[in-house]
Amino acid sequence: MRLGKREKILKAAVKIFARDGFFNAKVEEIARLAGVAVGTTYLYFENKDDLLISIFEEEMLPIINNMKREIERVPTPVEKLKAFITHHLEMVKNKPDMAQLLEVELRQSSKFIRGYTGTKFREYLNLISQIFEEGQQQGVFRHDIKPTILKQVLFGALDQISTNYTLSRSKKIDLLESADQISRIFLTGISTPNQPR
Amino acid sequence: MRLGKREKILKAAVKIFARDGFFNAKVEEIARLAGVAVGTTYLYFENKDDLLISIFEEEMLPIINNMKREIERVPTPVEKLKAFITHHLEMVKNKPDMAQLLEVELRQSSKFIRGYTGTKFREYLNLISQIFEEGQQQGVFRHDIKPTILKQVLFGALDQISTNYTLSRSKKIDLLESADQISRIFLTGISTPNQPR
Amino acid sequence: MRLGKREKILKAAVKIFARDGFFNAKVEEIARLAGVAVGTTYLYFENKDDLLISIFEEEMLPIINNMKREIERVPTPVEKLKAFITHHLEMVKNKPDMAQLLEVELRQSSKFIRGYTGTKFREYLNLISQIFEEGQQQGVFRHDIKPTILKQVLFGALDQISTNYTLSRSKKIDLLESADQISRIFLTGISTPNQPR
Amino acid sequence: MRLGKREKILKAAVKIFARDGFFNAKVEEIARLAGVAVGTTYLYFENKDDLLISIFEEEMLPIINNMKREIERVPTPVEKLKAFITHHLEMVKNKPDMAQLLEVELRQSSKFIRGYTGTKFREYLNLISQIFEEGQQQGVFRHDIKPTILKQVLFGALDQISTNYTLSRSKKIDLLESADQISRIFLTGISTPNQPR
DNA sequence: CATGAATGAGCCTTCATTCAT
DNA sequence: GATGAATGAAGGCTCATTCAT
Repeated sequence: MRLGKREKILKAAVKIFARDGFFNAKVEEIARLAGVAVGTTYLYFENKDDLLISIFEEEMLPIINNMKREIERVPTPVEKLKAFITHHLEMVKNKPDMAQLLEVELRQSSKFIRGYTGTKFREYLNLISQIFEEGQQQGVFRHDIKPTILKQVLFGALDQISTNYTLSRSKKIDLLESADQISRIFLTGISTPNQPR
Repeated sequence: MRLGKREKILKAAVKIFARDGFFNAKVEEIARLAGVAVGTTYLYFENKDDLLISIFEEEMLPIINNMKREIERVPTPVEKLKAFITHHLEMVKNKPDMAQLLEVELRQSSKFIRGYTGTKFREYLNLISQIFEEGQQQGVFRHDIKPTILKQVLFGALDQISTNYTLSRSKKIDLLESADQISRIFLTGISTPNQPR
Repeated sequence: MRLGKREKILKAAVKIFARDGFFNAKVEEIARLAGVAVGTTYLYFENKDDLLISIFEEEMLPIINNMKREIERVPTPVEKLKAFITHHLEMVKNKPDMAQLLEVELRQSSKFIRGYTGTKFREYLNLISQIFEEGQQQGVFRHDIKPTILKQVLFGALDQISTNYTLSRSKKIDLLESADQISRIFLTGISTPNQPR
Repeated sequence: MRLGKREKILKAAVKIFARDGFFNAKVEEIARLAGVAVGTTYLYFENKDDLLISIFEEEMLPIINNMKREIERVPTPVEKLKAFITHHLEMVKNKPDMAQLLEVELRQSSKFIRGYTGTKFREYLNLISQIFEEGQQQGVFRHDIKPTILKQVLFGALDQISTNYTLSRSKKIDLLESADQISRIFLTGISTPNQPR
């Protein structure tokens, strides 16, 4: 894995932020893990805040793109939603550091880091509402549920399952089973009656 | 409102932690808001961590008790679940400081504050699974959904809606409508087919 | 000498700033010399800049008052001006640290420390122009010299002599002789012709 | 203006040092303004200190030579002294950056930059004492004033006027008038009685 | 010669915690 | 119990200087 300095620092920051939390994380340690000097960090990022925000914005990109690809693999809104749920939790399993950052720190940051708006995160959330709206237009999803609420509700559900998984040291929780259960609840919950599932 | 010093400090801490976040919050400011000297804080609490944990443990008590009361007001599991959802979001509206603390800081703390286990929070979550199990036993809720997963999923949904509300400055989001939508999704999603709702 | 903490820090700062210069001076060392912890410095002063400005403003007060007293000791403008010159250089001799600060750092600060205007310093300078104006009114000093220029010129002369003295390690320069010479030059230079001196 | 790299760096340093002060000035910014890479600066100068000292030593040369030329234009010591005063202040007006450096930073440096002796500066000062001694020998200047003191006193006077001018943003101060006033004071002050002026 | 990315020592400042009163 | 002045460890960030290219 041949990475540029910037990329190495970003990866290191993900690890350290996830392990220690943003406020406990030391820039020096991020630099050490990245194999660069402290000062180098400041060549690529304005400050510690910028480092976190950059993670959110830049690491979200491949995540969003991957998710889009997964969704487009399957034709129907129902399958797309299942795919979203499954793929989200797979990602949590495969990239636990990044997942934890998104779960824990994104919330902090939205509120406490000056001027952070979380554009990419909203884009991710909107994938859900887009699928849902498509399903509503096709008549497979209920019209008495608002897409903006549904996206929050489904994401929140996934996120809580993720948090619980991430915080458990044993990692014995079966995320695939959780994905299946969430799919069942939501697809039943949001589908129009008499839809074959 | 005649409060003891300890209680005054606790209340002040809730406000400051919610406003500034745990790490940005200054003990001195909590003391000032509580109308006591900094040193006094350390007479009642071991340290800053202890202050946060005490909030979680002690402030959760009335919340849990209130919730229990609300749930017991209504007879059926379906109504109990609706009550849970509605009451939770009402609380968010009425105690936004406490709500925010639970949303944002509880996550941090679970991981970063040494030796915190979040007993009371688990107790709160279990209220959901208890209702759900009761419903399963009565045959109104599906048996292919695990209570331990359902409780996470529903709480996560509520929590995300709350977070979104708390972070929005305008507070124009209608939490009652959200409660209604969540109820619809979940009750349809978890009920056994052909149940009258 | 029983001093409050604030006063002790101020005195220590004068010494360290004079010895090392503002930029080379370390707050930690000032604190050490003052016999307090670093943090204590920040209880009494906003920051390093404030420390320097406070010196200028507060230490100038007794200096100005002493000077006023010296001036009022003697009746005529000629004698007052002599007194100013002599007393200024005596002060340089007795308080070399403070003198150096005023010579070297005041110039820096006027330009580089945000929002510093040097009120007290201007007040000091004005003592000269006041004496001079008094002499002009009495007809003993020439009217073709502007007081605002004279005050700069005389102060500059004294200051350069002081700087030279302060920078010389041996301190073999006779400041009293210098005072005498300066008096001669200036009193001849600014007096109206045919004045007995 | 076709300049070698070294010269370009030196000119840039004068500007930046004057604008920001020695300690606030960044080598990188000097290099940028000079249009070279940071590293290049270190090919021509040992370090930041050396840069400042080189300015003093090398930029003083043409200044001294110019001044000598101006002085030699006129025959008598009295006129020479007037010429010195006028030309010095003209220079301040025409080269404000260099003037400021000499005023403010030279003082700092004399004390805080290891091993700096200010040879060229002393040479400049000595121009004054030489004129004065010449006048003494010709009987036009008083013998009870020491040349070494007079040079300090006159330079100090000029320097304070300069500083005041340099620090004033408006630059509305009339330096020519100041030159005239200084000449009047000093020539009267140092001349032997009954000299025609 | 020239470059400029990389280095890392160093310093100001903050703030949780203590303790003499 | 209550106070709040004092403490000092700790960390983010800067910038003069180096060196591989």
